[in-house]
Amino acid sequence: MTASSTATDAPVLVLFRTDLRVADNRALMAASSTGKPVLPLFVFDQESDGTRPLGGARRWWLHHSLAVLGKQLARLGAPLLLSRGRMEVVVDRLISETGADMVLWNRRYDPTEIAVDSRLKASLRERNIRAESFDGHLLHEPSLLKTGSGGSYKVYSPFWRALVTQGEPRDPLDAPRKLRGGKVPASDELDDWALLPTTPDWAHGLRAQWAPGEAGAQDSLAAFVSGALDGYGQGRDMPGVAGTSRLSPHLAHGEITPFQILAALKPASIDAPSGDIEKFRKEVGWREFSYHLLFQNPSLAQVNFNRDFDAFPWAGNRELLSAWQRGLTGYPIVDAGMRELWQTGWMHNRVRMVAASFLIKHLLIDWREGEKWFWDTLVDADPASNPASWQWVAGSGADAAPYFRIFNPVLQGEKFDPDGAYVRRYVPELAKLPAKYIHRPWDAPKDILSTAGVKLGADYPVPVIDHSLARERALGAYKSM
DNA sequence: TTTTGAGTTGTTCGA
DNA sequence: GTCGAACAACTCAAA
Repeated sequence: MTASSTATDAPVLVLFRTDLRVADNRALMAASSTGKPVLPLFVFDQESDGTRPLGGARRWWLHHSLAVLGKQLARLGAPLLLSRGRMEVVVDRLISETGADMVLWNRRYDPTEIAVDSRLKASLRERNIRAESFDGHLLHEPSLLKTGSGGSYKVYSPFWRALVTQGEPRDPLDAPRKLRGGKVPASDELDDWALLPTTPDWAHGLRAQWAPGEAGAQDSLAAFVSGALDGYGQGRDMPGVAGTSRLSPHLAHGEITPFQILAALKPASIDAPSGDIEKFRKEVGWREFSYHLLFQNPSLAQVNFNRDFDAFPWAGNRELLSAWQRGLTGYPIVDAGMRELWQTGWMHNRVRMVAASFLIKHLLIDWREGEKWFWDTLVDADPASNPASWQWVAGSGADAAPYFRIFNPVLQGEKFDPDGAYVRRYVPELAKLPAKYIHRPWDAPKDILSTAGVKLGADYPVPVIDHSLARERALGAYKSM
């Protein structure tokens, strides 16, 4: 503590991490209501033990979201401090530089992050510095929601019923009107963190699609509630149309909370059919379920939830993995998905399932390879949803897809992208093919191919593996376990 | 303790 | 073209 600070004038530190917002921010609100000077601090911690470095797409998002948050906080009267390093080290340094006697934050739920924050809280309290944490990232506390016999849930439906039975989620908080700033110590420069890609700059597709930051999140929510929510039950499966909320990257960065989302879905205030609303609420519930699973299984991204799968005979072919990553498998719906991911940092959920199933079941490549690729390329890469979903597709996860559910990439394409709009957008070399052949160009007669300007094997690959063969091989592999 | 009902998202085959 | 059954048991959660 500096000699000049008194108890009443000592500032309160508010830690920002995965909660890049000022509204429905309980830690910020609590800090504001103390009447003390508020020092918002973003800690970029890639060093604490067990931390998984942020992927490239999320680094890009983080840069822009921090720029937005910095402006918002400056406008409210308390500029955002940026500091990089181990959480405890950074916080200790700021306490000694500012004389802060209180540290507040919103809880994180990755087990590694829980451990970091628990140690921080204990060490602060030991030194008589007030330390409090708040909810916001999740509707439920994974440590508190239990089955009747005291265990954790492993099946989604009873989990969701239990969550609903907890009662209505709390109302979201407004943003503070004004913050009392304090003396501001030196901050890092955002640009010095080099979060943006330079050589090459691959982010132009991301810039065209996304508006990182709290305002962008609220705009997406409002557009969804007054638009695609009506018909969501059907529209959510059609990658060629804008039928989903596209809130995932905003949620992953805490630019919006599930409390805000559910409040916007109150049936009284909107016209959409209750079935569509319930369907979307349950999707929010899947995110909660994933965190529930991660809390019980800290190694969810590394270890099979069902250990029987440790014996699965993966093939692990680097060339095929690379073809999948680059969107060159020869299956248009898979390739469109993988290219959407590469170009925009996001992939439609229906196509995620098809592309993931293809990697795992057609190519017999370990789901962890896919999980890693998604972690690096998704702007919504989430420590819970990403591994939980990959394990779900693999069949090793909780409440997982049965082994015989092997997506047929042609049928999936024809069913959910019937006119081929999605494939045409992301696989332009096939854009001129008629809908009848857009999902299986290898069946197209020669004259149709040449009219469409497609030479298979030259402009677009022939399938890297035959579907029926792959299916039989996968069924055999699963039976062999 | 035992029982019971249920369990996100599909495909293929044969009638 | 359409429809129902088979694909396989197993584990979970609650009564």
